[in-house]
Amino acid sequence: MTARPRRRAAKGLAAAPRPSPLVAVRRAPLYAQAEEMLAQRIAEGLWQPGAMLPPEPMLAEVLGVSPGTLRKAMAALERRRLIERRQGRGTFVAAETSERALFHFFRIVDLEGRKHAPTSYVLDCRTAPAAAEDAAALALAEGAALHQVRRGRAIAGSPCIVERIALPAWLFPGFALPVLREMTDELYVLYQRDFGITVARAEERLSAIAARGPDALLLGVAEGTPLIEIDRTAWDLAGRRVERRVTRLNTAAHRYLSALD
Amino acid sequence: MTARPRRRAAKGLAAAPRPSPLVAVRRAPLYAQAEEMLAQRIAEGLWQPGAMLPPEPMLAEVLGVSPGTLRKAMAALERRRLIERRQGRGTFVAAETSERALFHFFRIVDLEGRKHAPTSYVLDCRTAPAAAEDAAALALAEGAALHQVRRGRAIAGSPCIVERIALPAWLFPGFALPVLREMTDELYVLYQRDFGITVARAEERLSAIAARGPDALLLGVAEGTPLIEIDRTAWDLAGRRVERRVTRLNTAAHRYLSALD
DNA sequence: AAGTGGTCTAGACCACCGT
DNA sequence: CGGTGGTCTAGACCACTTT
Repeated sequence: MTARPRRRAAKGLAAAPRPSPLVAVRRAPLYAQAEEMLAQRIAEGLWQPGAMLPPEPMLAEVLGVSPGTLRKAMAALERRRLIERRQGRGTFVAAETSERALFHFFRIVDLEGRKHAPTSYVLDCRTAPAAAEDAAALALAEGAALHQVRRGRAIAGSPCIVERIALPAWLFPGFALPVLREMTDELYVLYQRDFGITVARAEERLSAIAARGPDALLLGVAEGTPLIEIDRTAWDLAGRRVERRVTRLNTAAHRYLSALD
Repeated sequence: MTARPRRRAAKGLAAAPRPSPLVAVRRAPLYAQAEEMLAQRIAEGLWQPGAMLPPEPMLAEVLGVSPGTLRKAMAALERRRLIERRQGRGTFVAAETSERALFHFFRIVDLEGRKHAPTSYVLDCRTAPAAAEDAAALALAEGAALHQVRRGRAIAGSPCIVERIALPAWLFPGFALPVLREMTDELYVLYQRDFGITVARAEERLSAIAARGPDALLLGVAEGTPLIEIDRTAWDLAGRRVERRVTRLNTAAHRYLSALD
């Protein structure tokens, strides 16, 4: 005999708005509510990167949903790369690693399409008021304090990248050269480890420019050589703009790779 | 009393290889087998683009899986954009539309980040043997017949794109100017409608070049102006290379937009 | 052996769409 | 109204990892 399932009191997970019969305000499905609730706890840092989450039956119980519904939420979080599930081990909050950062946030390849980890050298690091353009990109007031880094990067020994990075100072207290010295590559690992900021998403706008002055010198190309300029804005898990990065790439021996699917 | 579920005879969906106890050859999960089987039928054209699929219970029955498992496969196919499910209506094989193509395969935006549908004008259309570079990009023998199109495109009235498109002639029998005339924009809609070829995936490699000769003229820029060159290869549902497209973009008023997440 | 996530099933009921 | 996909639940069993 199949037990009549107790009718869920249409309560939703939190204070979900009651569906009005006349307007089309549909309450989100339970699995979506569970997903967002877990995502928020991760964004808040309730569970630190690398930490193990409670077992699924317990999470289901806490959230008041069935195991199947909870699993649907977990699958979505895994697709969003917020968690990693490993059979027999448990579920863990995703931690940024060089490999992850390289895979997801680095799009530069050699002419054969292969990806290599770049090496970096800092040229300059200071804290200064935001110029209008940086302020706009980071949705800050003009003049807000920004940590600003200039660095060059080389791939397989050949310098092909110069970039300028701007960070809201209030999000990265104590950010300075010494912090950078110990790990100048894969900054996103450093952001997470030292400042608790996980980059979740970024957007890049590309244009073609001509190499000028110091950039031409650093890249070892003639004045006027065409370069790709990549203007990136990055958001953290909570949806805050946390970085603006302007990268200039010499495409003599490298390409910017973009997958469309 | 809960009926003891009849043990599935470990048969898999087709002739799935038996798992050997010593080597790590795991048979794919049922839902993955179902997904691939359905994907293959769609790629083969058993169900045409826009056609309605059989109802889920029937598909589950045909494939010999439970409704829940079938739904998991369908959800994956929907994420891959091979099908579209509409509550109360049914499930349909995804059909290419201008909007879809624009959304998924067009990455060029104006300085405010807005996307506009471009207009196109064909400059040249002929069938000729493949040059080495095109042959390599399309994995064809050098000298294989290619349909080749050159066209300009304008966004919001200003010409900012010139591109060259190469198609394996054997995949597009009868492709010629007249075919193009009736729909010169959103070629992927045409590929699907007139040649049964659905572009499923593409890859773009970007470099910076200097505008030269006719390109500079068409784009209305000075010789040497930096442009972005986009070298795209496109694959169809069956994984065949079906198009190579080399696009040159004037980035004075436009950007190439790339989302990382 | 104990504990974890992974797979698969079965079925009730809801929401939407067309007739 | 009948048919479709969408949500949610419940539970058995499998596979993997650690102790």
